[in-house]
Amino acid sequence: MRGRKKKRTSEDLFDQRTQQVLQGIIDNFISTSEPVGSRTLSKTLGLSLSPATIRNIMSDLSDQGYLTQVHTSGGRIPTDKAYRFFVDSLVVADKLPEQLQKNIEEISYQGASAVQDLLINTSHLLAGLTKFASLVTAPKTSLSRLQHIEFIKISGDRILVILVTKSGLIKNRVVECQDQLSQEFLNSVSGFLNEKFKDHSLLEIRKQILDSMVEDKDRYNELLAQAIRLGKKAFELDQPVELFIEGQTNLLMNQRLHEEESKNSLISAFEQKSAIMEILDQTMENQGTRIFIGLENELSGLQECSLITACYGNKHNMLGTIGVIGPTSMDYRRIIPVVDYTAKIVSQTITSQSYD
Amino acid sequence: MRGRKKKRTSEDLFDQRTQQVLQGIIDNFISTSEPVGSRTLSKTLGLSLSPATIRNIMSDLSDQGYLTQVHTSGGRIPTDKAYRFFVDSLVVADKLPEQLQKNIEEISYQGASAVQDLLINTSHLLAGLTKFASLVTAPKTSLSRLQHIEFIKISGDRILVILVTKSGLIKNRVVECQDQLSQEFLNSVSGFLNEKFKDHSLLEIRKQILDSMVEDKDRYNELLAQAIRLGKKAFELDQPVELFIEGQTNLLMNQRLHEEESKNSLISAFEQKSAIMEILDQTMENQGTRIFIGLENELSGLQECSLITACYGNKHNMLGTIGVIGPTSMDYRRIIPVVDYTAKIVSQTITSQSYD
DNA sequence: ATTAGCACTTAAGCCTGATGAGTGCTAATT
DNA sequence: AATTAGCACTCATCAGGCTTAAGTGCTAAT
Repeated sequence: MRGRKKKRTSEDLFDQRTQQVLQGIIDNFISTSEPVGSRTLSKTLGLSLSPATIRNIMSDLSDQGYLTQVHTSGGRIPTDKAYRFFVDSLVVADKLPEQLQKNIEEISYQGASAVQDLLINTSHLLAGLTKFASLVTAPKTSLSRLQHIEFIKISGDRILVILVTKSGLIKNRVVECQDQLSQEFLNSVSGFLNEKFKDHSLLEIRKQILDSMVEDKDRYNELLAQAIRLGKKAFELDQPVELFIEGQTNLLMNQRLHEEESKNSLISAFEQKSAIMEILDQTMENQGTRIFIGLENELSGLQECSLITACYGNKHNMLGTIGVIGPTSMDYRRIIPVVDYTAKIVSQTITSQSYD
Repeated sequence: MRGRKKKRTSEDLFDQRTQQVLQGIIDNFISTSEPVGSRTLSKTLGLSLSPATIRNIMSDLSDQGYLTQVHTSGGRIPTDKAYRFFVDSLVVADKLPEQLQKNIEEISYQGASAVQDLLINTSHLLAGLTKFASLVTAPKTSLSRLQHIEFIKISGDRILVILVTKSGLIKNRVVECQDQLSQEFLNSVSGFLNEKFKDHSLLEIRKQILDSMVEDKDRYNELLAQAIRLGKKAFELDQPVELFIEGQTNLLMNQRLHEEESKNSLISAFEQKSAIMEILDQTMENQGTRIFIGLENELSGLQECSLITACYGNKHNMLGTIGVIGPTSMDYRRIIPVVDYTAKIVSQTITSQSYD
């Protein structure tokens, strides 16, 4: 009973011709963003097949969920499933044109003396090259390890805290302090903290400082007490969201997203920065480029878009993620390598700038 | 010959009733963004005037360039000139609702320990409150005066330069340096620079350093030589554009800007950051709120919008500008006080954070 | 000076029919 | 058994025609 008939419907590995037709439809739709019909396809496709034959194939593809019709007549468009198939069958990404490679490599020059600048450049670049929206997350401050801390007295009661992490992040924070502390004293405090905590993660340091508040509360020692007090302020959690988004306007102006409603939900998706962060953080679990097509996106506003991400890091571990959000009918063959190569360059640059 | 007839056409100070009609049309259009006709106005307006009379008045107003018609029938809409009149006749701005005042005051809390954070908060706030696009310029680094400079050695050949200005700006820059310099030596260099240049503007300092390169090139002195070398790198011009823009998407989604073309030119206007900077810089010449309506804007993409600006600063001088870009038919009565009060709060906060 | 009345204008909504691109099915062809 | 031609059918899009509603300008009456 099952054997014969199911063979066709249940397995997704269809014959080569069917595959070529699907390929053709996707290609066509990606470049024109018009529904494609059997006639057109018969002409466009290299295979000499009559429209009728193609109709049959298309019908099969519809049954299997690779195509839908916007209206009864009027051609078919690929579904998310089709894009997924298409993307999965792109075994090896296209080689990037040299000019593009050069463009990307420039992000590490333009005054990117600090990691933050590099990331801003990157988000700029991605938005510009793809004409979509770009996402870039900064390395998690609290997971970074301490390279250096310094206190600078800048006025009577204000102290500038500078925190440099191994990953190359530089953080400033101004804290107020009632006690009049001399710069010399601050130097010994920072000396103490540097010695004690160098190479520890900020998270860990914060924990230890909170602990030692209890532990050491008896045997008072001025230096220690102030070190703990200042350290507590210095290592306070900072804003959890460090996400650069650029090119939202690109996306809104994109021809392929015309429905007012989907634009609005896209905007509100962008406003949920912490939700986006979470998604991007998850991509760091396994290295390499990841692609989320349409409904595969958890965030509802993005379900008419595709998200392409890649993470960057140094030899030891992944630090952050870069990504692009565009219409599901984007030109994956072009976009994927761009994201890929950009992540590679960011990794290289960051490695050369970090202090491990 | 001239006397009689011209009296009406040449002078713009029309009688009270005419003014009330114009007022009514503007109010109506601001709240509905539909062209307003004589019938509607006759009902809306308190004055018991028949539509016919109002038609006559409207006709006069059209002749004088205060109203136009989108099409022959279908009501009239105010011109830029009408808005200008309207805005000018707003002698005193509305009082801000208390809730709004509180919202605005919050910008100085949310972790705005540094001036940059304050400005980012501000641009966020303005975009959120107005639902338009917000502009905020940072104080010009090169005009700020030096409060403190510090060098921190963070690895063999990398030195972190920290620059704090009197206006409260904090700038980081990483410079590379071939010579192996000890932290102690760096401390004496920064001590030297601090002493010599405190309270000088960065522009001036840069100039002096470049000069002294010549002047002092004979009598070599290690400290001096390195101070000049490092100082040169530290005080290099940084990116001239320090402009925060937010809420572009608000503006693009705004119902009142529907023409695809005007959206596109708006986007390209936003991309000319340096042109925007220039306009904003000009507003600093004379203090107070300034309003540019429609074609009064020099930047072509903004000619269907109005720009409202106000500058902030401390007691000595103006430091930067904040502003809002919205449709010409925005609710000026609401927006102007928001911009105004925000500038006031920014000024206060910055004054309390700066070191004069 | 104000207003009523009237002819005129025009965008928008609605119906209509024609067009064209596309489909599914069946029967003929290879 | 696979492919194709033929055909009836579907449906979005467009243009034309018609109506409606809101508005205008002008003139004559108040």
